[in-house]
Amino acid sequence: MKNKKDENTEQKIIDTAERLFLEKGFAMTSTTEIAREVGCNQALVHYYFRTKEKLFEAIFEKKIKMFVKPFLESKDEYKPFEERLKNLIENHYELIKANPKVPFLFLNELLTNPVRLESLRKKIGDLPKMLLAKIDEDLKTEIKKGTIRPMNTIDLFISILSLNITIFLISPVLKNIINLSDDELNNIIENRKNENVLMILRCLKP
Amino acid sequence: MKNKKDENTEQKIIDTAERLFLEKGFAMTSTTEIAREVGCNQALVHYYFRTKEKLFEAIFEKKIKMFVKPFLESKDEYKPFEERLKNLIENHYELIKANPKVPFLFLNELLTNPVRLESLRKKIGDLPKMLLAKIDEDLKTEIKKGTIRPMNTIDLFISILSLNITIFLISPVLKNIINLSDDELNNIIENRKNENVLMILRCLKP
DNA sequence: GCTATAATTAATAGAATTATTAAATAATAT
DNA sequence: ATATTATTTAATAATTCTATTAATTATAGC
Repeated sequence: MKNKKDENTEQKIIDTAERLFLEKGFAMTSTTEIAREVGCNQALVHYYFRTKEKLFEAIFEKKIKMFVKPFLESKDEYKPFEERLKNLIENHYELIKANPKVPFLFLNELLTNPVRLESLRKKIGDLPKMLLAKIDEDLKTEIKKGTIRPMNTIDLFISILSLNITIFLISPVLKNIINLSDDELNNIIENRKNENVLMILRCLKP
Repeated sequence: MKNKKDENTEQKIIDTAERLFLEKGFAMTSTTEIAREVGCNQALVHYYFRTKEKLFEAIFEKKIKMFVKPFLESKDEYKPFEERLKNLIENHYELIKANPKVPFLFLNELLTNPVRLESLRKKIGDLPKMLLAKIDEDLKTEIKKGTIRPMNTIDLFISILSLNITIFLISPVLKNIINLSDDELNNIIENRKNENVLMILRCLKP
């Protein structure tokens, strides 16, 4: 019977690599360091994953899926647009809150490594465009009804993304520079979900 | 008389290093690569700057100053709060627009290197706190007057920062994934300044 | 117990990187 | 013209990192 402490070394390598990649990015994390933290020989990392790149990709892809999946499950609730939007923002926010370091990982790796960006594009294809088109439909309908002011879907999308990710991107810096306690930071994070919803809904008003 | 083409090698090294650091970050840029792009011997980079770290710090500090300076010049215009806030947002946006890769540099280096974060904190001290306190005063006055709704200064600050930086952080990814043309992206960027001002001012309303 | 397979390690090749040093070349001043 | 100083290069030490290989130890099946 496997002890929790003595679990699968392969899994331990994945977990440790994930933690380190999230903390310091791909370039700043060495397989040597991963092995050291796991407490195994460095060759073992390569035994299971052949290359550092493949190990990273396994983790990266997992995270991509985690962030794409919720947007595919179109719970086409027959609720008013505003309510659906509110849910979307809140769910997105909670997803990031549960994985606060992922936005930086995405940003860092997609910006510094063109290959990774290209492979992502190939993988997800025009899924983003389709999702945007779907919101666009709703938006146009509402605009015609006059319930919201004229605006581009892409702008709405950027606004939501901006508000939702940035607090998590900057929080370690903020905490240090403004000298925030854990509690203060948590309060801010707790408060921002509502703040973001409020801002988006207000900015839609005609 | 110095030819433009044949300018100062030291300056060429700084310029090239700056470009590469902004593009790929500190870790992914080697002094060998800088030298290759400059067209000089790799030892020359170390001759002028001793270490890669010192070269980076020179550039990093320049960028920090560039982004801190405008907020120190308190043009205490005797204009209404809303107008001053509008100016603040717009100036901040334009500053980033003129240096679109700097936000990522800051984020990347401050998040992946604790030493850099600590040294920044020591350098700027409680300047951020003081600037926040200053806005806080104004804000409290306006809230008392009832011209804006009750809200924390820090939340306002985060909202502005979120809206202003994110488009520049994500634009290379956005361009690729949504398949935007340069013109389309420029339009979005052009439009966002107003969008951001609008959102912030609206969210302040009681 | 014996054998086959899986997991793990030690050793190391090979490449890249930072940094230094000594020598060579160019520029400047006297 | 020569001495002095600044710039540049070639060579290389020292380190780190990825990846591979061969050998060793552990595990499971029969």
